[in-house]
Amino acid sequence: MPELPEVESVVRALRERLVGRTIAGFECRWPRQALPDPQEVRVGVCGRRITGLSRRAKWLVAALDDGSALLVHLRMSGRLEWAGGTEPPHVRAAWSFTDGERLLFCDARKFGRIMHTRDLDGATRGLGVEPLGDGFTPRALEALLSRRARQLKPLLLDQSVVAGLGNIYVDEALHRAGLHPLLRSDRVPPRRVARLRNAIRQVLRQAIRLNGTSFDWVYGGGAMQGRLRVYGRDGKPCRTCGTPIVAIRVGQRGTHLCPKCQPKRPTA
DNA sequence: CGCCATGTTAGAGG
DNA sequence: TCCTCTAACATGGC
Repeated sequence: MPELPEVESVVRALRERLVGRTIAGFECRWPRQALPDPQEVRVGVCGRRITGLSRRAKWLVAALDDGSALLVHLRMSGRLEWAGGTEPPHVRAAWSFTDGERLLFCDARKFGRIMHTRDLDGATRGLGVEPLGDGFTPRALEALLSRRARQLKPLLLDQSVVAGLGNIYVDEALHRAGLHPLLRSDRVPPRRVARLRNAIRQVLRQAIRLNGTSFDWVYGGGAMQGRLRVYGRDGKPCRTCGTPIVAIRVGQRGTHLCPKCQPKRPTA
């Protein structure tokens, strides 16, 4: 379920203990989750030392000492945790290290993916701009929005356009920008584009600072759930104007908005 | 039982 | 070609 802030929080939490270790083994209990397949991943990672841990969009990226990379996508319910004591539920894969440590990949729904590649650039080529990166300027977002005529929310969820946003933070960013999720992307007033860009970065930064959003068994330790303004708050008063938050369906995703702060026809 | 779920993709139809 | 919607993946909580 993690989006960019949750993945970033996982990266930061794992980095110190993971980087520098050498992988001794890889076990995969649900073969479809390993790309291209479990054996290729095993051959690719065994014997390799992890030289760095970073994030690209919602992918965790472990750099290996031969220039290849191990990528993990948590999708809806994936988790990474160190082994110790009794084994947690839903362990789908595990890496063992030369010092005896074990890192577990747990994933109730089995949507997560583990990939080994010698071509990181190629593997991530289809991803759009990093919303916290230097390339995410108001002009860049303006170009992305005006080139298309799509509903604003599905466009922002499209990982090939902006990489890392998910259902929570799109709703939150749109509320902070005062934009309706169904508004056509090429009809966003120019001044609102800059506000949207700033809203996206601000909400992502705040969420990272609070270690992400926790609201069920999947992801713990975050504190952003207490700061959400619309997501999961339907029926509750808008924290800006008091109007009840409304839930609608947009592109098959639950969508939350304030009808007053986010009018269908923005003023300017 | 039915509906919902922090994600992504393939395919159909307009 | 672009856009939208459905189904699918697979499981658990309410």
